[in-house]
Parts: sequence; structure tokens; C-alpha cells
Amino acid sequence: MYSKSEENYLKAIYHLEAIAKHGVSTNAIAGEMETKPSSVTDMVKKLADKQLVNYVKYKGTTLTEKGKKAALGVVRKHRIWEVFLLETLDFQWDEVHDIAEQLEHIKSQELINRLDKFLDYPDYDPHGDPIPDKNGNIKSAEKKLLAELKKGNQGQLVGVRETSPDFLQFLDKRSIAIGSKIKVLGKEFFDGSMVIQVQGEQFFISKKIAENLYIHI
Amino acid sequence: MYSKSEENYLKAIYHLEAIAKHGVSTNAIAGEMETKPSSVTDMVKKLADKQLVNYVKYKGTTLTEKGKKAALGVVRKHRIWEVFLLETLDFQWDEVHDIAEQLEHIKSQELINRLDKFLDYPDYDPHGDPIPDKNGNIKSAEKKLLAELKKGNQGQLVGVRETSPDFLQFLDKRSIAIGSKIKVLGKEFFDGSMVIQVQGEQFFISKKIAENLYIHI
DNA sequence: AAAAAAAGTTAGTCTTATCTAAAAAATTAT
DNA sequence: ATAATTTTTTAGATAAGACTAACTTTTTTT
Ligand SMILES: [Mn+2]
Ligand SMILES: [Mn+2]
Ligand SMILES: [Mn+2]
Ligand SMILES: [Mn+2]
Repeated sequence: MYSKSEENYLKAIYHLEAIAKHGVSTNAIAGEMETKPSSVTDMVKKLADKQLVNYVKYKGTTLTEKGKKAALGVVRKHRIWEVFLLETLDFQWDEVHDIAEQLEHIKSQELINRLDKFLDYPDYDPHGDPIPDKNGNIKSAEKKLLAELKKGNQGQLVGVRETSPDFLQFLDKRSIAIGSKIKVLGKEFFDGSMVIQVQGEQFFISKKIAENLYIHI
Repeated sequence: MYSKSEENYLKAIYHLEAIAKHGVSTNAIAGEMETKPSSVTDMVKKLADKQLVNYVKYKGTTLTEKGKKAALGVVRKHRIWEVFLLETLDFQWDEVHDIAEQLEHIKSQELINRLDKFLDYPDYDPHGDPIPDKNGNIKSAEKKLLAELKKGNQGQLVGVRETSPDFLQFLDKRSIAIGSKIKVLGKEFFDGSMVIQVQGEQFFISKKIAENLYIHI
């Protein structure tokens, strides 16, 4: 259907649309794709010709319905493959992304549907991101940063934003891991620091820590 | 490492070397790859520059040790993915090839080794072709055509050469299937026809039938 | 052994996806 | 409201891989 490059652009634009207010900027796409802005201009023109994006010179790019559907198809493949790599092949949490980046481009609807079935229709990928269904519907909730929760809220740790060894060791030392239930016992308005409860134990964490933990509520 | 196109050429040359006496001809590669001879000339020159083939203008192409190793790597990936598609995802025997043709190009040694382990180190792919190990060694026997067997020989049906509905129905009607044990009870020198025994039952088959069944002895 | 046919190569073109450098438009600072 | 800066686009170049058409070498036929 679409080339690997086109699929990667669509996915990048999809991800950027979630945070951009209006259209996605050429520079933003270039940043995400690790290419030059001039390459992006070329590609978004091609995507516009194929009715996959709305592109207004100097103004920005947005996905059309057709483009969004295509992007969600790639996102679905990516996340299902990530689950497979982690659950079935026992890859580590941080090893799956690069391989899924390639596998997401395999052309076969049947393949991904059978894989989905084999994995028993997972709702989330290993990073806590929801998996769209066959029709591109995302029924599951998007993950949130722990820092966004209020006092009294609780949820489950589904992923980390920062992956440096320092940070992962910080979590390890406190037995905070993917799947842990976390409750916000208190939150300081002044600096955003929190007191949280994890498996009975209480920890004080800074805003910086809370901004790097993804939660499902 | 190598591009998808280079990998496909290496694999094609590897397959053709098995039947060619001397070097593989440009036209033969073009046929296998479904490209034009001029495209092949371009590519074999590039492969020769990379020490993957020995190419002598107008004479033919052979794989170097380096090229053979690379080709076997692709063959290994292809066959392991085929096993996965059939065994794990329940694809039909004749649906797996096209998808494996894409999956064989995923760049990750770790991925294929884990998949191999997950499948419990299969020796053959669903078509009865042996799977090279990590180092490119093929310890298992190559499949043979039933037509090559002699009176008294027996083996296991591992694949079919022809895949037309007519032929598959012919087999179905007689309950001859992949995995069936077949014994040659008699063979006519005049026309190559055979009497075979399959699960207690005896059948008379023409040479044409016997030339389309692959056997492991 | 010459002529004809087939096989293989070269030269030049095309497409896709990149890039650099220069120009134009939009934004921000003065 | 200008000027400076940043963002974006255009123009032209490059590399991979494929094609057509023309040419050369090899093989087969007569
Ligand atoms: Mn990708
Ligand atoms: Mn993910
Ligand atoms: Mn292939
Ligand atoms: Mn096979």
C-alpha cells in the first residue's frame, strides 16, 4: 500500500498531532524523523497528493481521515509486535522498540490479526500505550504522567519516559517496577513533589521523578 | 548490513547455484528475481565490489564464502519465519511464503535466534527444506522427489512442488498429506509410474505425480 | 567458417528518498 | 514599523535500484 518511508512519516505526524495545537510544523516532523526540513517538505507534498494529509505551505500539516487511518494501522502493528517481542520472545522492555520499528512495515493484515489473536488481544503495549483495534479505534485510556495525578488518585505503572541507568536503578532500589500500583498520598503545590505509596511502602519523590513515570488510572 | 535487494539477489544466486553446473547465468538470476538482465548485471557488479560474489563478464556469477554465508543467513531467517507462521499463527502451508519473503529481511540476529528457540530449534521448514543453524551449517538432509526413490525405499512427505487445486485435491482424496509415510512398493522402468503404500493403503501413481512430491528419507 | 540467434553488457533515463545551498515567508526583537 | 532571526520552501545534486534501447560477445545453426 504505502512505502516504508511514507508510513514512518504518517506515524510521526500522528504522534506530533497529539501535542501540537494546530498543524504540525515541518521542523517538528524533521526532528521526529531525523531528516532535514527540505526532505519533509517534499514528502508532505507527496502525502498531500495522495490525500493522506492536509498541507498548507508555511502553515503546517494535519492528517486527513484517510491518513489517520493509515497511521493508526502502523501504530497498531508497532505495538502488537512490541507485545509479541516482550511476551513471547522474552525481550527486555527497552529492546523491543527498534525491532518493532522494522516489523511494523510488514505488509499483511492477516498476519497482524493472527498475531493479535495469538497474544489474546492485548490492550496496551509494553510501554503502556494503547493498541488500536482493526478499525483504528482506541478504546483504552491513554497513559498519563504520574506528575499529572492529584492527591488521592491511584493507578498502575505502565512505563517510564526516561531510560537512563541512573533512573532505572533509582526505581529498582525502591522496588518500583512496571505493573506496580501507585497511590498519591500527598502533593506539594510549591515544587510538585509527591509522597506516594507503593506496595505498602511510602516514598518521597521529586517532580522530576513523577514526570518520568507513566500511569494508567 | 546488506540491503533488502542485495539479500534477495544473494538468496536467488544461492538457490540457482544448487542446480547450475558452473557459474549462474545473468538470465537465470533475472528469471528468479523477476527483473531484467541489465538490472542483474548492475547488481552482480555491486556484489562483486563487496566481495560477495565472483563475477566474470559474460561467464557467470558464483557466491564467495562471504556471499554464501550471507545467503544462508537469509535462507535461515526465511525458513524459521515460515515455521513460525505455520506452527504458531496457524497459517496454511501455501500462505507462508510471501510473508516470510518480507520477514526474512528484518535486521536482528537476536530476534531470529530467539524465534528459533521459541520454536524449539526446528530442522525443516513447512516445505521440507532444511534450516541452516546460526553458523550456516545444514546438518539435515535435503528433500528428494518421490520420483527419485527406488523400490523398497520409504520416507515422509514433506512438501509438494505443484500447488494447483487439482493436484492438492488428488492428494486429499487419497488422504495423502504432509507428514504421511510413503513406501515405494514397485516402480515401472518404462514410464516411471509407481505403486506406493500410504497408511496401509496402496495407490498407483504416474511419474508426473511422483515428480511433484518431496520426501525425506 | 560464416551467418543467425541468444545471452549479456553498456549507456542513458526514471523514481524514490535523501541532501546542501540559496531564496522566500513568517515570526520575534528592537 | 523595521530589522533580525527563524522557519520553510525551492532548486539542484546524489545514490540505489530498476527500466529501455542499442551494442557486444558468445553460442548455435547452417
Ligand atoms: Mn518504522
Ligand atoms: Mn511502544
Ligand atoms: Mn525477500
Ligand atoms: Mn519454504
